[in-house]
Amino acid sequence: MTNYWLFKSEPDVFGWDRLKREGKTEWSGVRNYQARNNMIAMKVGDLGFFYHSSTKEPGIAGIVKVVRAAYPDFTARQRGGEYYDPKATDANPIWQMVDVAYEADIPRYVPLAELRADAELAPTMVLLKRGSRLSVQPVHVREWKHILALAKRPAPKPQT
DNA sequence: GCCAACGTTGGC
DNA sequence: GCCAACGTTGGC
Repeated sequence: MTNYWLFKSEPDVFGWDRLKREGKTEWSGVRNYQARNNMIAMKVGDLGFFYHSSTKEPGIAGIVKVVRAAYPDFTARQRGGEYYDPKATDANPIWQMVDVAYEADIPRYVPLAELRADAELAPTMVLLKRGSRLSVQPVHVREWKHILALAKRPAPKPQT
């Protein structure tokens, strides 16, 4: 059974276009236990939304697939590196990562504001919860399908 | 650039 | 084990 996820990335650092070009990437550098636990729960073949955060118009840019299940995040062991964690050891790597690959484009970019305005998504979606900062989060299958349906419709007229 | 919300750290 | 202080995230 396929599970659904959402991966946040800053387009200035690593955007959808780059993933598409490179085909695949290691989702390393996650240093939050809840996000790590979500990655541990992933299975090969699971799908995820690729979300652009910390940008002018945050939103969902495309679809990725998990192509390698969780394994130790080696960047935690790279002394001097940005993601170095002195507590991580070979015996206890602490942090994990998965590999994700480009899976599909969506018909159009779905901005965060549109997700927020959606009465079906607003009450339940983790992304929309107050103060939510989780960089790797679960998406309910119902939310997944709803968002795909949204993406197939033309963008709504901006509210005035 | 601001700042609310959150997670983590460390003193006690 | 509490909780204040601190650092980070990320929308606006």
